[in-house]
Amino acid sequence: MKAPVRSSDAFAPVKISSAQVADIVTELRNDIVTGEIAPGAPLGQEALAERFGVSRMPIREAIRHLETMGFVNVESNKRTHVAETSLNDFRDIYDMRLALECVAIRSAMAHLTNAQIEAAERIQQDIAGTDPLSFGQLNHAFHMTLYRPCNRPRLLSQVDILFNAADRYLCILKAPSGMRAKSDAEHVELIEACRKRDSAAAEACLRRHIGDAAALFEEQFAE
Amino acid sequence: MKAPVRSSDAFAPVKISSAQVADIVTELRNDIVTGEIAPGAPLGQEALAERFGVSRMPIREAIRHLETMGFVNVESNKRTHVAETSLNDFRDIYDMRLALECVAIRSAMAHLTNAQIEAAERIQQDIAGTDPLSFGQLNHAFHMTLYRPCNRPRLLSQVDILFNAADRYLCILKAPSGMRAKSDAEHVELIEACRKRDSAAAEACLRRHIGDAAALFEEQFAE
DNA sequence: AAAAGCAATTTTGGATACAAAATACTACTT
DNA sequence: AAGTAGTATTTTGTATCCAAAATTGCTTTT
Repeated sequence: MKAPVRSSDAFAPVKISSAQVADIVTELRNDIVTGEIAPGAPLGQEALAERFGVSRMPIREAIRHLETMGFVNVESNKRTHVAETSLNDFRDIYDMRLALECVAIRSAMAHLTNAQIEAAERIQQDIAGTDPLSFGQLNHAFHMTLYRPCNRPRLLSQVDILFNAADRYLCILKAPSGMRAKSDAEHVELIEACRKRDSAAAEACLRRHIGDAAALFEEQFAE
Repeated sequence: MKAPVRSSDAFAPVKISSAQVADIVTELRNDIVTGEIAPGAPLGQEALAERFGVSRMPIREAIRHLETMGFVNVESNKRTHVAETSLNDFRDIYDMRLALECVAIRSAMAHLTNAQIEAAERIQQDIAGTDPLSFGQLNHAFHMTLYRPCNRPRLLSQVDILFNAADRYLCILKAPSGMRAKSDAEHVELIEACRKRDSAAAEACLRRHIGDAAALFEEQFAE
């Protein structure tokens, strides 16, 4: 399948109380990431309840989850609003990604099996030929495949949240030309470092990979 | 006041829907941190509702917040349990603290005012003479005072969560003798670096401060 | 006509009630 | 006596209902 349809819990960095809530979270997340629900837009519980054909209760639960992912702002007794996008938020996300993913790859390295590296490689082969829309999803999957063996639940959960958060900006900003080629090359380089179990090389590669991507995207904010 | 009583929202790294829920979160958090509610213990909604004299609804809300803080594990349709403590979890927390707090101090440095540095200094003076119980709280406040100006909501929220998580282990493990003196000295050193607006020195100091503390505490796990 | 105060409406937080899932218990089989 | 299947109980998830807070709109005043 060329454009992978994510399972309902694919976007749930934290455990979700029910499958129904998980579906609502996924759908709202997608609407926010694509911009279908604009930044700053109010999210009325009643309206959402009608849209999904449920009571307000699962909606409230879903909104809570969206809050921990940073997609909405909740204030006591007030309407919740979709979080605004900003250069500052973008930097927040990428500063954290840089710091945490370097820890993740280093911690994972010792436990990384050949099978896992090959799995990442297969995802990268899919990335190479795919459209920009699927890129975000596959890129996310590629990185998580390499980080998952680190066996650090908190770290993985947070990195997952940050990837989700970054998706908003991948939708808003168009990738500069040549960026995809650079990214692909760095993924190959990263896999190579993993194959040699070279933590330092992998971390250095990742640092450039994320840091350069952030710098390139930041230029788009000028537009 | 020597043993500071924290306001209800002091332990809320994320916005909380109501003051009532905030109180419940705070009280449960304290019970979990001190071990009064043991790791692995089940948290029945009905029982908690009766304990706090409210319905199950605010309890569910509180549990959701405790989950994002990593204090409980929630599974669909199953009872929630207090998260277990482990060496692995401890490393998870401290690896993240090390990575994120270094980013925080560097980002904050440019915006740090003299007044804020002095505020941190005053907290440090309180730390110097206080009992081990208050140490965790004041240490938390000291660090956050220096990080807050970084203007990175996600980063600050996560660091706050990690301090809360670390508190569990400060309660479980007894600090090795001489550790407090070392910590105090490093705090003074950190303030000095901030006064000179020396990012590199501050980050280096912080790296040692957190890394050494983690190493010393890890030894306690052997016991 | 603009601003401020007040009332009506909307919207959220919490309580109660019900349905579905999980757990515990019992009785039965081997 | 140990294990298993089936039932009863407990516990969670969702819906509905009520109260409190916030937002909106209008009226009144200057």
